[in-house]
Amino acid sequence: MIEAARQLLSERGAQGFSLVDAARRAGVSAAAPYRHFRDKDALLAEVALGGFKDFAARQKGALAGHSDPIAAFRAMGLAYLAFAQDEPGAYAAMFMGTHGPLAATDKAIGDSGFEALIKALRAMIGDPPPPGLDPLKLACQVWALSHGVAMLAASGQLQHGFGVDPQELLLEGVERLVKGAIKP
Amino acid sequence: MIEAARQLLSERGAQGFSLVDAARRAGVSAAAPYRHFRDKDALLAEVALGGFKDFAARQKGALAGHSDPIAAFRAMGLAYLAFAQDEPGAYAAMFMGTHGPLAATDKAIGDSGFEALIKALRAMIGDPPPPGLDPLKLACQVWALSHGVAMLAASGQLQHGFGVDPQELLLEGVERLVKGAIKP
DNA sequence: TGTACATCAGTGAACGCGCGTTCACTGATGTAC
DNA sequence: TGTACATCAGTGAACGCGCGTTCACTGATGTAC
Repeated sequence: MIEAARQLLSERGAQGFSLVDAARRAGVSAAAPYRHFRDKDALLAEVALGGFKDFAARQKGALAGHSDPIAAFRAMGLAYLAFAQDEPGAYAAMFMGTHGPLAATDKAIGDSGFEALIKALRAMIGDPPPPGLDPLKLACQVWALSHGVAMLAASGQLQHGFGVDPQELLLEGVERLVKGAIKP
Repeated sequence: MIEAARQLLSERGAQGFSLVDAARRAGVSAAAPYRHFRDKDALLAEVALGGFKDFAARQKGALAGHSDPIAAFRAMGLAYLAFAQDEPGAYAAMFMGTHGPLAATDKAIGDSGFEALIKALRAMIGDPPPPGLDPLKLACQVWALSHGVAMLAASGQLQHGFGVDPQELLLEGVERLVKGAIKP
């Protein structure tokens, strides 16, 4: 059921999504989901929660998979992009409900992915960080760049508009962010 | 009418938007819009078109308003963020229809804003650019970072989650991107 | 100046549709004795 | 082993609703003579 919702979200985007359709996709009647979820929003929240978990796991996996800090950092960037690409449904759900405040659980799990990012960053720039370099801010910049590239790539604007490869763009961009941050 | 649509888009986001509501907001009957637009999508396209025009004008204005290349570049970054903040309705419309390919006019006007960015970049890094530095790619990175910061800021994740100021984050990030690109 | 006509933005009633949700129900599965 | 009962995922019909869109219309404005 959650899987069906994720599929539909991937195909139709956040605004084209309907409970009835998701149920149809899962091969059950429109009333069946109400056995498992209070309402439509609860289903979407569950999809988002699964997304956060999956995302955090991938980020941690990327971090743990490399002993070299730079390689680990690059792997995390690629993992971000890959997640947005592989699971656009979950990704949409995660950033959808966000008009209201995130539920506490979701936030905690989302943060755990972000903390992995900060950890990787700290390993790269040395601890303690150079004076005037706030790891949190740099991490936010990396995050924003990743998010931006993922969104522009998802709508095809980078590839079709400019013939640019998203992965390469992100890796180079992150490298430049870090280099620009530690240089004088 | 277009103004009403823009307002509603701002308040409710892309998925909460309805023609009927927009007409109500404009103080006319639900049928009235059909005098001016073929259907709902045509209205949204018109809002998006207006957004692209406004956006390009702001970018060009920011570029023209400063003789110092660096100041001009910073101003463009701020203009990007300000536009996304002031006109979330138009911004949403611009990036909404984007699942399909953009109409030719929209694309041309959107590009004109992007070209202003490249122009400012070229003035900053010198012409011809240093070897191995593709201005187009750097521009895409700046764009992606701006887009990412704008979206995260719009959903309040930067401010409420981490107490980070979006404007400062963007300016510093862009500076780092450029610095990282021209340094060895 | 006055009359006849064309234009056209807006009206309000109506339509068919898909949606989210409710309800009493069915039927399979597991448990107690 | 067999019978009685509880649990519970799923059914299908029904509801009220807001949506996008159509239609014949009205009434104000502008133009021609």
